[in-house]
Amino acid sequence: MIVELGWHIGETVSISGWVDVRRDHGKLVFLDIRDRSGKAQCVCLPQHSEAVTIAQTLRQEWVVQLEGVVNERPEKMRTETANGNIELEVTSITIVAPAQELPFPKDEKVNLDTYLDNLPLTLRSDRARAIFRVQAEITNAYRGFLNLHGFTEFQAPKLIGDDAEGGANVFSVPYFNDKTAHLGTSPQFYKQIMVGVLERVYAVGNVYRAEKHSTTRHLNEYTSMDMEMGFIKDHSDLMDLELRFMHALIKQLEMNCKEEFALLGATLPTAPAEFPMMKLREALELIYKETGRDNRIEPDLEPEDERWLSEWAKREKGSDFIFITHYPLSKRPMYTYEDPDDLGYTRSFDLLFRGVEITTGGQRRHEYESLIEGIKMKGLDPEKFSYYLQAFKYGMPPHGGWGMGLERLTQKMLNLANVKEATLFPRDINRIDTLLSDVHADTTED
RNA sequence: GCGGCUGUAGCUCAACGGUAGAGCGCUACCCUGUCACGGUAGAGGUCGUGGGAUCAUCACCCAUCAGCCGCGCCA
Repeated sequence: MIVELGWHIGETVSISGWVDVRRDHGKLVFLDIRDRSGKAQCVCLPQHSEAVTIAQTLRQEWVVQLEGVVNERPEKMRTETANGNIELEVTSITIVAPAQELPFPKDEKVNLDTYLDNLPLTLRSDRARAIFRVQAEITNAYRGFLNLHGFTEFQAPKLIGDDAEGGANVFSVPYFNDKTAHLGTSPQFYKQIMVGVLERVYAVGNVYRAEKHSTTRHLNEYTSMDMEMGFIKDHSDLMDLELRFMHALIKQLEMNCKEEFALLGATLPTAPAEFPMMKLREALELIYKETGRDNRIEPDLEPEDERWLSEWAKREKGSDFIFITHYPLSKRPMYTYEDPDDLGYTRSFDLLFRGVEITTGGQRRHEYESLIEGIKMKGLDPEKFSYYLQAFKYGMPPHGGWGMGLERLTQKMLNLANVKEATLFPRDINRIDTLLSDVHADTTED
């Protein structure tokens, strides 16, 4: 690995990778070579004239294999960057695979549209590679944290038989004989069923929303980090667990993703020992009192409210996070648990992070009769939920869980302008691998 | 679906009622220490599309398409 070259000073080594940059000085040529681990400067000197000749033909993204000697750089020519103290004196170059001319330099800042149409290339940029290494670290941290707390990961189905909840904008899959299937908008029912099986479960997987939204925080396909746990006192157990997860995540990112954060100019969140927390009604009252904007009769927060509350939490409580609790029963799904101490309102919460809602969670109705009541209250037919309802017939503990948007969390963690930058291959109303079909069209013409 | 903004070279952008320019990239040549190397020269554009006003427009007007941003909905 290129990152380890510093351990081999004086040795003859062979490395493989991509040409990141070529700097041709005529009689000597510098190459920055990149592999999965990092980059190193390689220098082709006149005494290895064959290497110089080949080096002059190389261009960005050519795949090469180099042989040479690892030298310590002369004092004046060292840099502060990784491998800045060494360089590879190249003795021979093998071209493994040439690359066609790039439409633009790999690390050039381009418009989002151009970026998305050229993902196979633009994802190779330092910036994109950093973003998705951080994202992988987030899912690692999520799994590590929940595993440590006795949770079991499971795979939720994505093809769902009935759109039982109704009204949601779902993608239809007209394949199955007896009825139309849908792409799952959430693993909700399955993770609740799994509480009866394994008590503490989680799933990391794609969910699908057929909504024609065009914003910097919405996707038609996103990754939901779900979890559900049995034997909770109320929703505060969940909020407490999420608080501890955020602390663990920040610590892990600080340890493993320093370079990525530096490269992206991002700063780790400030997360106090306790996150600020208030009921929705209190939040709307606060907004009214402080700004005069009166949304007090609204059952939910507007994006502007979410941004304002986040700024308030940062300013007044030194926190990038704030919990909002007790959404009205009318606003939440039929399985949400009503707070007996605050009738008409639910034991539910959202977590706002840097201006955006990244989590919705809450306690669920676990008693069979209560769930039937909830379904009827929403004007839905319990008969249609009979499959799901079996779990509640056969004994279900008090339980609850959350869904956390991976891309939104990544976006806000790294202060990215658009959630699509935190998605490898984002799907929206206008875009499903546009370039893939273009390429296909070209090849069939030939 | 509604509102706002944008569309000029491969990429990022500028200019101007008299038919276009920069930086980067690309090509050739020069360059023994650069690290976004530097230098000289060069190629590359029917100004998103259609219509209209004007002696004349890429520039003004209308339509249309595409994209971005905001809103509804939500993670």
